[in-house]
Amino acid sequence: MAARRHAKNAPSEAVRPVSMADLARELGVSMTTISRALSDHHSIGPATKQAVLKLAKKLNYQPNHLAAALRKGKSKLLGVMVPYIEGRFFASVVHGIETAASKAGYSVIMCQSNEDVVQERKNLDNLLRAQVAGILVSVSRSTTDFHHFEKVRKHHVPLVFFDRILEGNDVNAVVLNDRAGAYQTTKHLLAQGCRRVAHLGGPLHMNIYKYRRQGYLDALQDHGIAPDESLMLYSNLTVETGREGMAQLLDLPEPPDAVFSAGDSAVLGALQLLKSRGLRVPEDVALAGFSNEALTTVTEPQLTSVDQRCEEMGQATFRLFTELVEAEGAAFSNRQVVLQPQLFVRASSLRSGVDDSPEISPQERELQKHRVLRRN
Amino acid sequence: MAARRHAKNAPSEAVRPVSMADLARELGVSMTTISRALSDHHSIGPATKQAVLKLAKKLNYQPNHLAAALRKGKSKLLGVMVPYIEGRFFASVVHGIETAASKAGYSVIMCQSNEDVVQERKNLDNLLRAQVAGILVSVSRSTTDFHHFEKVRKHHVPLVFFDRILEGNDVNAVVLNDRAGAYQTTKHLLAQGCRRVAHLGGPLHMNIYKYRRQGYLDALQDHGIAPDESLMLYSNLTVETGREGMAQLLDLPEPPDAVFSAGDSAVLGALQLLKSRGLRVPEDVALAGFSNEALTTVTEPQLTSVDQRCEEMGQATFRLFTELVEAEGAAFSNRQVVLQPQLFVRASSLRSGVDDSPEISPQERELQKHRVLRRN
DNA sequence: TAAGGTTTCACAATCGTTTGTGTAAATTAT
DNA sequence: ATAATTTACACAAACGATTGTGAAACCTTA
Repeated sequence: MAARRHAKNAPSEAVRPVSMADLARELGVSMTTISRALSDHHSIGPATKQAVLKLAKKLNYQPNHLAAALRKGKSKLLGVMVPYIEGRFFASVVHGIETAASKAGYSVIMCQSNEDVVQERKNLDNLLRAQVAGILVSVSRSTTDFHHFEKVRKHHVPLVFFDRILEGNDVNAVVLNDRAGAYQTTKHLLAQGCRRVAHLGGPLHMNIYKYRRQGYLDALQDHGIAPDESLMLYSNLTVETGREGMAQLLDLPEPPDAVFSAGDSAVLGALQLLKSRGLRVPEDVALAGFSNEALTTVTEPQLTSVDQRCEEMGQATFRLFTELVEAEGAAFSNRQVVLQPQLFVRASSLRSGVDDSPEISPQERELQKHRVLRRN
Repeated sequence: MAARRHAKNAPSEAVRPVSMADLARELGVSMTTISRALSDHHSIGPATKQAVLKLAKKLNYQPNHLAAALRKGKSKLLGVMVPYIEGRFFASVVHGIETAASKAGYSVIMCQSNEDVVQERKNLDNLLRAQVAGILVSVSRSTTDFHHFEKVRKHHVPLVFFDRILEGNDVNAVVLNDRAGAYQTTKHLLAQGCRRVAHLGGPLHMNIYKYRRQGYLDALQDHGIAPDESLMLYSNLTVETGREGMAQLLDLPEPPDAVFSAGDSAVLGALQLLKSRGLRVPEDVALAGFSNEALTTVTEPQLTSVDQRCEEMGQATFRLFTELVEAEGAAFSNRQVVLQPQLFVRASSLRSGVDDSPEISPQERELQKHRVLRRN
């Protein structure tokens, strides 16, 4: 008769889950054999393996990841920190990361900084204490220095930034080519016949907004148009600030005939204000945003916007992490993966009725998608 | 001189993080003292405690959660599974959960079932293997039986369902009063003078859609209106099926003068189709949806919808989990927390210009919010 | 048949904590 | 002053897995 795990007279005793020791006892072999059989080690005979597997299934054995991680010094936990999970962009990126991670046997621990650098620090400590195998992070809006990330490096935990990164430091990162997206969008507005293109920008200490502004400026310059400071407004790009910004622009002696916003919420605000003043979009003012949020296809007219390739960013971020893990010793070489954005031209910027956005061949896109730049 | 952790001739050797053993050695005390000092145990003198704390800070000691969890048999990991993370509802609920969990010292492992019961099973196993302290889950659309959740119960891991639950089983759950939300909305449409109110419903094997339909039927009955099967269409409530459903309804001999959709995407589709046919909203057909997605405030006219109190649901779900943990032995008593939805009346259903939606006092809302039903 | 190789498995240490028990010394009570 | 209690700490055994080392048993080859 098989040995029982519990005395019959103590049925209500807290049951411990079945462990390798239980399997070993039942089968009359050592724990070594169990462990190696389960991990398909070559030194275990096929008959023994079968027996172990069968018993494991029968007793519904679940390996304890914690114990394994403790012993091996490597867990299958992956830390992911975003400013916030709500909103299409980060949710999609996290979706991409989680899907890829799950396939590779990792569990993701998700946390939010709520755009607060203090919370960011706390989360980082927590993740380290949880012995994560790596940390994937998009920094908060209030993060301006790198100091707390040094600790991660000190603990030799692979660290990958995505989208919002700290520049000027040697970091691994996956970013969007924000400059190219902005450049293409601005060029599109100009090609539609607009001559005074305004820009609603975000906080310039963040890489993404800096480069979106730069792309805007570059496009103007390529068309021989001098930048006009009065056409460039900076805010946190909410619907409200979009309205205010648009109002301010309309009050200019020479109001713009197009607006390129670094975010979709702001461009929605601009649209609302234009309508409330009885102006037509795109005839009077053409609009274009950034992020390709769901709302862009719901407004009237629908909004032109730049897609940030959220899912790809998630996948690429996880892939970069695995590369770091595999690289092992040389793990901390610093790489950047640059994803190419895609402009979606919609009615809010289509004056001529002709979509002038440049076609990109699928092959070229595939090439661009995972372009890797190496520093050092 | 202080003892060194590494031989000087092996500087490139992989550094292990500092452990309690290191602190003990450095201070010349036992690990017991270190452990108890760090957890503020009464049997450790204040002077010793200070010394330990100081050294810990100095050496940047990070406790190893895995080891502690292994020893204690209880981790500070919380498993959260949703059908998908994208979209306002689940993202907000997860936000609420994560925020509350983080405050209580838990880390959340997030995973997605992608509406697939097979993936759901896999995720469940993974979470168990990760030794989570509890599992919070909203079941996938394709889940129709309870079997794989039995395993969780067998492992004595607290299990809480939210929003989408399996009924007829003894489970802990946090749900929205979908019936009340639907009832209130339908009643509102009737109060606006509508007489033929159609319903776009979801899969009826899911509790949420079943109750939304029930609320719709109850409101009709209370107004002495006999339900008309030809006015009730069921689908997965996408924009596309919303359009198709609306088209089908308009082709009826007696088309409806209002539509209550169990989801916002479908009502958007309906709106698009009505516009394309030159019909006016709400004059010709009034519209109301469910979920209070962001898009509802962007369309023209804005869409009336039922808010699901996502954040509160997240908080309540976590709170129910902690209650189960504290209840310990009697942990598996089955509770249900029912949250009260809130109807947001917008232009798509306002015919009279008068918002007839019932006012709820803040006090009453507070009361309703955390009403707890006990079974058994 | 002896030397060498391969297959199959057990021993025991180890990862970093926690905690029941034991025991001095210091404090208080009788 | 002795007994009883409290304070402050150490010993050592867990938790559940992994893995280097060693050693039988079996097979191969000369």
